[in-house]
Amino acid sequence: MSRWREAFLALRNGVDPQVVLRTLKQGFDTYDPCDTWQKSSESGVKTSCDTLRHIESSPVPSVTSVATDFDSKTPGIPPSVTSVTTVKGVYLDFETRNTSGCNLDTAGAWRYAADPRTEVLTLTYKLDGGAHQLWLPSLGWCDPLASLAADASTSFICFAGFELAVWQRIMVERLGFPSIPIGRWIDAQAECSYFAVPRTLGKVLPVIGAPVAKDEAGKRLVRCLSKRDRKTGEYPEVTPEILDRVAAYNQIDVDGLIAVHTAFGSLSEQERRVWELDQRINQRGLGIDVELVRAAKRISEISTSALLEEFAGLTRGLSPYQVGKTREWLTGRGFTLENIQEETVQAALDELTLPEDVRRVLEIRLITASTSLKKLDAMLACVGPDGRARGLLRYHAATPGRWSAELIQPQNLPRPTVEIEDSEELVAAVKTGDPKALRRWGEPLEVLASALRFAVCAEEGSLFGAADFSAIEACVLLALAGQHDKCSLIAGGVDIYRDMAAMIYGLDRDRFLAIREEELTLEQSEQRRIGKNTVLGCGFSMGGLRFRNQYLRHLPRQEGEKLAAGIVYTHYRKTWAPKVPQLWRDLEASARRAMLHPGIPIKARCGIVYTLDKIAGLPTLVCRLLNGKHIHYVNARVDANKLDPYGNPVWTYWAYRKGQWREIDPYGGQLTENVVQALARELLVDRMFAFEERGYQIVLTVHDEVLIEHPQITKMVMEKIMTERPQWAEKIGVPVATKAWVGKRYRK
DNA sequence: GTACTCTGCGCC
DNA sequence: AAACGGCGCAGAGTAC
Repeated sequence: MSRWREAFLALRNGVDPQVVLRTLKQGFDTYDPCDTWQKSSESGVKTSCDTLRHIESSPVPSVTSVATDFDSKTPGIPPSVTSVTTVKGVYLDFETRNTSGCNLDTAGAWRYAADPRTEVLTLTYKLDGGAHQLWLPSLGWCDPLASLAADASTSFICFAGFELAVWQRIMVERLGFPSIPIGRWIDAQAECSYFAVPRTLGKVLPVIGAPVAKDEAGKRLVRCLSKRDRKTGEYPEVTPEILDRVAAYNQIDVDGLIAVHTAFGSLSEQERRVWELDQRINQRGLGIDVELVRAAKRISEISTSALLEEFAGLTRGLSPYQVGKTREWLTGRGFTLENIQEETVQAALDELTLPEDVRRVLEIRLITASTSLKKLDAMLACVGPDGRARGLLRYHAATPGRWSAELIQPQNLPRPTVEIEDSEELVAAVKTGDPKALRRWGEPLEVLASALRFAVCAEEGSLFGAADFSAIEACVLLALAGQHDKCSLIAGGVDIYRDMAAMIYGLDRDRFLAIREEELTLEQSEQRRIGKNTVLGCGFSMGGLRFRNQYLRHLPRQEGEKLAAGIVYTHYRKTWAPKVPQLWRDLEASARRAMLHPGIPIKARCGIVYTLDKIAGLPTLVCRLLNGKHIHYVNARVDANKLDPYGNPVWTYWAYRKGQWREIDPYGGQLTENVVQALARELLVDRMFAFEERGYQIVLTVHDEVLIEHPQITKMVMEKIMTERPQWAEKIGVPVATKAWVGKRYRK
């Protein structure tokens, strides 16, 4: 029996609620008093809730939908028992608050919903064609809600994964409502992601021209309820008036949700499967070694505070994070740096003769610049009572369909920069909590960052299996472009980076290829590095200037520019992969033709099809991939007044970039990159299904890498499953090579 | 106070 | 004939 169920029964049997709550909290305290929360609740004390009084009296925005039924005693529509083929939809949205400082933004929906001090304020739900229904926690377990949840033919439609978490952790585990399997949930936010429109309700509604707008005042009110009053230090009391206002806000959110789902409709069958997989992964969670994280945090704090103090002493009170002011200080000491990026600072340390204080300031900036160790706080904030962090992945967050990640953001854990022979030895050293224990590996903060991945840990009795595709984007690109000679090289196990380098530097190709990896001279390694950058970087129409800036900064400017121009324009485009520029033109011309002929599918030579369609009333260029998957370019319009330098009509679309909904000018290289990235994602998704079907549970995906957790996984099984490829990839000849490892802790 | 932009950094 | 990659996060600074 779960702790919640126990508490629920205790309450029903008349046990003092305070006692029950204390018991529950104790259960949590044993695993995690959550030091980070203490901080956030303290800052909550300082937060003003003065606005509360404003908001209470602020008018409720007009509601467009007419039907309103807030009388919970009115019987709802009885659940369908006659037909399972009639699928009903229930739209629903929770408003909640937390009174312990647990922050939804940092804890994530799953940790937040599991917190004993998270409470439901209101739940508004609405059946297709029916009236809004209000459920309040005071009603407890009740019909028709419970019957709807139990009814296999009823879908629950929500916005984002939040409702799934609250339903499971609170409605099911605390109140005894029936659990709703993933297959019966529909997430309108996933639809937004798939169709590449903004992912927040407030932002997407105006984009689709919905007659509903987000109730911003209501949103602020609900947020206020989770913050302590600045003066009294107490959480606000939820008065009947406030509850009414929250319910009104809640209802408007449901209307917004309906507008979004009605506009976009459901995901395709194919993507629906991917979303369900996404939810399984997110609910499963990723194991975190909390003991390791705690110890690492201690070391990090000791080491960092000493460095910050030293820095402040040298600079009259500055912090190394104050970029502008640190640069000013450096200028004052006679050293003007164009920026204080790692590379610039490192170069200054290497090349200039510096006074001791300037040198030390730059050194400290280098050590403290990485914010990777903030992930320790992120881990503690979102890890659940069972030591697993949930809700880390965001389905289809990038236009081509890749996942992104949040909270811990496990997709950008630093790669180790110090040499680690035995991970368990290092883990043990970190667990001492003493910076000195790390000295044998290097600078403590650098060692910690290098050990960060080890905090991701398989559960007792289980192992991680990981596998990734080697240079998958280059492989897909070359295959799609029909550059078969290079695909054959890859398939034959040739190091194409060296093949490329041999061409650039005019080396004896066969002899260069024959050298064993560990016998490459420094110069030869450098040549291979440039070859690698060329193969991976030039595929999407990068120009010579950018190539020089990105990869050849260490050379004198003129020499670098000359070499870059030769590499990009002559070696790569003309000789090594001449079919690739043809692919850019192919896709760009096809997309443009589709834009000029609405509704007519235009097939590029590579088999990709573009069609200008209407989605949610918005002109959308739909790109159909080789397996039927779509990429969407929303608000796609031809700009009648403009021609590009070659006399072609120009078109634009809109996308969410850098936190803003903005106009984008597409070009061939970018369209190619989207298609290639999307196809690489399809290859990975295909393998993810293969792992799951064979009973290997996926816990993380990182673009070209998959991590599974299983008691008996082996490297051989990982490689065997990972190497298979779908028919379409077989057909165009995508070479697939994979590397795998098995172990207790996550690593690179 | 909140929202946004900028710089910087990490991964692919 | 061909250019600007993506993602999230932290912290500082600015505007409202």
